[in-house]
Amino acid sequence: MATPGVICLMGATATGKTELALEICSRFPVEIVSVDSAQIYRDMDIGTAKPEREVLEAVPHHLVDIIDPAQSFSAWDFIDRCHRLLPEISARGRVPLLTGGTMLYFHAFEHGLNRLPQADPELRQRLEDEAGRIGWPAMHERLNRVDPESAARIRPGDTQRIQRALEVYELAGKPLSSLQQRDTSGYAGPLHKLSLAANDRARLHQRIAARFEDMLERGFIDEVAALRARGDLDLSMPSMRCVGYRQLWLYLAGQLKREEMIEKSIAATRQLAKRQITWLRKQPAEMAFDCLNYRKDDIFRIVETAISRP
RNA sequence: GGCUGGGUGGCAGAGUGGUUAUGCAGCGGCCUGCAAAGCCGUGUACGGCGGUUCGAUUCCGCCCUCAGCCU
Repeated sequence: MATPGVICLMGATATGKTELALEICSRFPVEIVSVDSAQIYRDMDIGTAKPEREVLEAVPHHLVDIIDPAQSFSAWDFIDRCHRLLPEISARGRVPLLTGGTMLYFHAFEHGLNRLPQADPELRQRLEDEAGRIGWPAMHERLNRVDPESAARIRPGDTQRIQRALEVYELAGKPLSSLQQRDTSGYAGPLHKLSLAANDRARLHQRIAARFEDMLERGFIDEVAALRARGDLDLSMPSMRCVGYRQLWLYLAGQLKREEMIEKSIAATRQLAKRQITWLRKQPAEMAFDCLNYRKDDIFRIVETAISRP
């Protein structure tokens, strides 16, 4: 039996993906698979613009609220979960609707990832400590000795990737660059890719600002205050580095004034959107619709075709 | 009306008689287990008009304007 097809609905933040996905869901036998590196976290609802709880319960959603904010999640984890999840959805006679804005996850899903060693927190800490002693330029130089190819590709200032490349080298005993040379295999079934494009940047910026103000009114600050009150979270964790959470954390810690917090949060969201748009430009969908001006019927027609022709 | 201190790129904020700080935002891009992350690239702006000068954002004059003070 052939691998069933999936529909991808991609788009930058604040383009209205969620709302559209829900409408598709109400008309077609699809189940939503969230492709969102922030909505995976429990207790992070307002700031990640999750659908209302009742909606999450009423409409089939996957990969939302699956881990605790103290944990981390990777692109590998994402496709690993997908590989288990998608057959289940198909078995129910439904079509997966991958919806979200985490473009690396979409990319990894479509094109696959090389088999590389998993992240190792202890080793990362050790590398971090060493970098603290000798400096990241020296770490980059060290990478250059064991894996010149990666060192040439990774910027000396890109500490995150220098760390990862050294981690892979230590864990695998081989350079990252050599492991990346093998072919990867992505999702085997057909992908029907749709995207919501933000053709009017100024309008998108307005929407982003308005949405953030709305989040504050709906209790975003209390949400972050509760997370801080747990005592086991900190700003080094991916969850607390999410757009908005980081800025509110600093605000609650007294390191940002309210006005600064608002301005920086909105700016961070704009920057996120910009990076997402860059991905989208590089990886275009077959059909792109202007998020502010499209006919739902056009989308529905495409969805219908995709479903009838798996 | 007078006095004083200012007017620098979207914003903040240095500085200099010639060699175009810087930060933030914006824009463009990169992206293989943190990705709502991380990183890279990108702007000669000096209130207006004259003058001095080989050369003025920097010096002088006038004007406009802002803030504070005085009458």
